[in-house]
Amino acid sequence: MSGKNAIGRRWSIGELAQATGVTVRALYHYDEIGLLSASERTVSGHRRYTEHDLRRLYRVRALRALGLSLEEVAGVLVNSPDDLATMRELLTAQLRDLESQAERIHRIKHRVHGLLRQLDDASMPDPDQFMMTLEMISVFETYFTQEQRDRLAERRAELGPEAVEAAKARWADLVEELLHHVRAETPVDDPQVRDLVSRWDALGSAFHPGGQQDERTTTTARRMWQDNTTEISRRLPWPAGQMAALVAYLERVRNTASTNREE
Amino acid sequence: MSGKNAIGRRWSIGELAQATGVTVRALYHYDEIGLLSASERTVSGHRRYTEHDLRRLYRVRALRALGLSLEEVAGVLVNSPDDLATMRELLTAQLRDLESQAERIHRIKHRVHGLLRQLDDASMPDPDQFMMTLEMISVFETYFTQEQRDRLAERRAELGPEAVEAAKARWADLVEELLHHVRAETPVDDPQVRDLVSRWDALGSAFHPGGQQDERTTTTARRMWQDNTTEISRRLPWPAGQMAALVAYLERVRNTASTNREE
DNA sequence: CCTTGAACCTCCCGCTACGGGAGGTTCTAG
DNA sequence: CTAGAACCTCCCGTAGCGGGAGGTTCAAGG
Repeated sequence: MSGKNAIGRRWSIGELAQATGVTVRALYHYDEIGLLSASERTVSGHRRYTEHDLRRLYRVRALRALGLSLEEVAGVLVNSPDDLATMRELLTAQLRDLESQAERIHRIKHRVHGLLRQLDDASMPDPDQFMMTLEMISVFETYFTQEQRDRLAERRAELGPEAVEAAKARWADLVEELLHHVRAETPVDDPQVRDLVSRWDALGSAFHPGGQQDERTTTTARRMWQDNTTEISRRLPWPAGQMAALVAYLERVRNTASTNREE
Repeated sequence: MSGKNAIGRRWSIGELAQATGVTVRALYHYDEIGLLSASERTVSGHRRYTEHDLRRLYRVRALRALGLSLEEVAGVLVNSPDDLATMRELLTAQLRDLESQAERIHRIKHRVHGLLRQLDDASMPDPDQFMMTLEMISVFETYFTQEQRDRLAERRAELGPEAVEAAKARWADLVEELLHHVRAETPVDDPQVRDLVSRWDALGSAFHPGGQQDERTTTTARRMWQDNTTEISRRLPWPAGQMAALVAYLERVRNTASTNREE
């Protein structure tokens, strides 16, 4: 009654593949990289796998299924007869890695979901509009780090959607008023203009989380504005040229103000 | 005041890389595969990217950040001037893909967590013991499909841990009793033996979800037992030879029983 | 004993999305 | 005019195999 489980049982590469559910090609590969070689060969060169090999293959498969690389698997299988500490370190690291992957996937899912909602919401909006949304996402990601974006999103969530809409409306008013001054070439040290600009900045700051990083985030936002005025203007109801002039005007006002303060 | 945002602005490959946060090498690559080529070249052959190219690159980056392949990105950027339907299909498919990835990650996390608990629990258990756990995971995955494993896990959760322990204890008793009969060479049609075997099978069935697949799962489990008696025995307190004999004995009892019924 | 089809052998090219280097040309600031 | 930075093209490498070419060996049947 010692059929399939006899101690001296040998497997050909095809039989081993069948028994463990890996492909023959994968076994060749494991042999090539020295992860798992047949302990014996027939005189003609055919691989004969022993039960020891079978067990090793099972371990390889199990560790692979945890998302480890073949190199990592080889590493722990070399040391691990008595080295479970290495194993634990590896698994701990792997767990951390999996968690960051899960987080990433979660974020992407959230974003894809949002884009799909935009596509369905307006029932096929303007393709250009959608493309510009994509571009702005990219611009945003280029200028802000992951954590900055996280904090900004958090802040928006805190404020709530209606507060965000209200801010947009107030901001639109500010744009109109300031464009008026730009056209009128109001001097940059005009107190009324200064007041408008400080309200503009306050409005922006409301979306930045307070704290030390606030400064960096604000600076970054301003730089993004200056570098990409044409891009951003495309999504706004005012012509790019006017917005560019406005941004330059803002900058002049701010510089004058700080110069005055310093003196 | 038309500095960085002038319409006719051109970017060298290095400038474009800097502006968008991609590497120069990646831009060469995008050019090679025809995803994004500079619209112009200088007489000496240096790439000059236009604003159109810049915008395209932003789109590429945004879509890449959603986890799409360069080929998929190229696909939607070719059609999509007026084809948001394709875009929506792609994003929908991507969402599904992300969900299955998240599920997979979740499962692996769960398993790694379990293994780490085993490592910490017994504070460095027998390395061999741990390796055998790995092997059994692999054997299990080889024989059962994902959904079968899911259902088995679900069933175990339903029963609760103490019920599982109780079943193990009862099962150990059955093993002892049956081994006794094996040694005594009790005939396979002995009513007492039959009773033991039917209790054995009932115990196993309790862990299989009811329904049509029950049969398949049970058959698979039995096949796994027969193919891997030595492997499995390593984790049990009885010698492999005895377990092999027991399994063979079980099989004979079952065959006899069914033969009798058929006649 | 011979044949035939399946299984096996080794070598090699392919995939993704670039990284990095070699070896040469061109740009740009001083 | 010169030096160093930036740019050009070509090529090899990655991880984990898939798949094929072209040849040898095995196992079963006639």
